[in-house]
Amino acid sequence: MPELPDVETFRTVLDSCAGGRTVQRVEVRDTGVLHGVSAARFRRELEGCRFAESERHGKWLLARTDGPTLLLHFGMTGQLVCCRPDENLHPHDRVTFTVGDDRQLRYRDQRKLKGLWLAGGEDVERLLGSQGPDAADIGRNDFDLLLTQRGGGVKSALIDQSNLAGLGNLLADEILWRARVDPAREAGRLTKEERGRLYTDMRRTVRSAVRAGRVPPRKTWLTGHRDDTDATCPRCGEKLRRGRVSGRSTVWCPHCQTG
DNA sequence: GCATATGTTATGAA
DNA sequence: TTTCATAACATATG
Repeated sequence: MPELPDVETFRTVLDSCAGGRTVQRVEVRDTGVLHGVSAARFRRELEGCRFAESERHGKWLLARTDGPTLLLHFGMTGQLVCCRPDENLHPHDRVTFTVGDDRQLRYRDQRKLKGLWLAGGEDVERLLGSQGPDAADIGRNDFDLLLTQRGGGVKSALIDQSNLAGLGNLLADEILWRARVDPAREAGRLTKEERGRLYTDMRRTVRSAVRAGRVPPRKTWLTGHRDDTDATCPRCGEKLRRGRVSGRSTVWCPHCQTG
C-alpha cells in the first residue's frame, strides 16, 4: 500500500494520535520489525520520551521526540493506526506505543518487509542519505535534471528512491498515463514538452492523492482500472496493456502513451 | 503447486 | 560507475 500519499496519512495519524504526548509504554510484540536495535533498548530509549512534530521524506516517516528519532518505513503492507489501549490487538500489530489512558499508536504490518529504526542525530542522515529529493516538493528544474541526466527507462527514473523519493508503482503508472508517456521510454530521450507534462502531472497527481490519503482507485484514474479484467483506458476506451517495466507490474494505454 | 501483490536490496551481468 | 534483471525477504490470497 504505502507510497508518498499513504505515508503522509500515517504522518497525520502519528501527529494527531501521539504528537505532544509522552510514551508511557512500548510493547514490541514481534522483534522482526526492529532494525539495528534490541527490543530492550528500543523500549528503554523511547519510554518517557515525548513525540514532537513528525516529518516525512519520500516513503520514510521520521517521528521526532525529545530523545531519539524513530524512523518508520512501511514496506508494502505496513500502516500506522491509532487505537484505544483496550482495543483488541490485530494479529499484525507488531509494536504498540501507549501514549495516554485512551490512546495507543500501533505499527501494524503483515509482511514485515521493512519496519522501525531508532536513530540519534547523525544516524538519520546515514539512513536517509541515499534518498533523492522528495517528489512533493522538488522544483521543475531539478526534476528536469533527474530525467535528462539519467540513463535507462523513465519509469525506473521515477520509482528509484535514490533518484526521486516518494513515488511507487501505482503513482508512477498513474503519472505516466496522465502525461501520455510510454513507461518504457528512455528518460534521457524525452522531449522538453514531455518532461514538462510529467512534472505538472506528477504535482497534480501527488497533490490529489495526498488529499485522498492514498492513490485513489477512481474510475477516472488509471489506478481505478488496474484490477479490472479486460481493463480499458478511461480516457480513450482502448484496451489497456499490462506487462513488466523496470521489474514491476505495469499498466499503460498503448494508444495514449506513445513511444 | 503456481502466480500475484502498492517496497527495498544484494548480486551478478551488461 | 550505472543500470538491468533476478531473487530474496515474509505473508496472504486467488
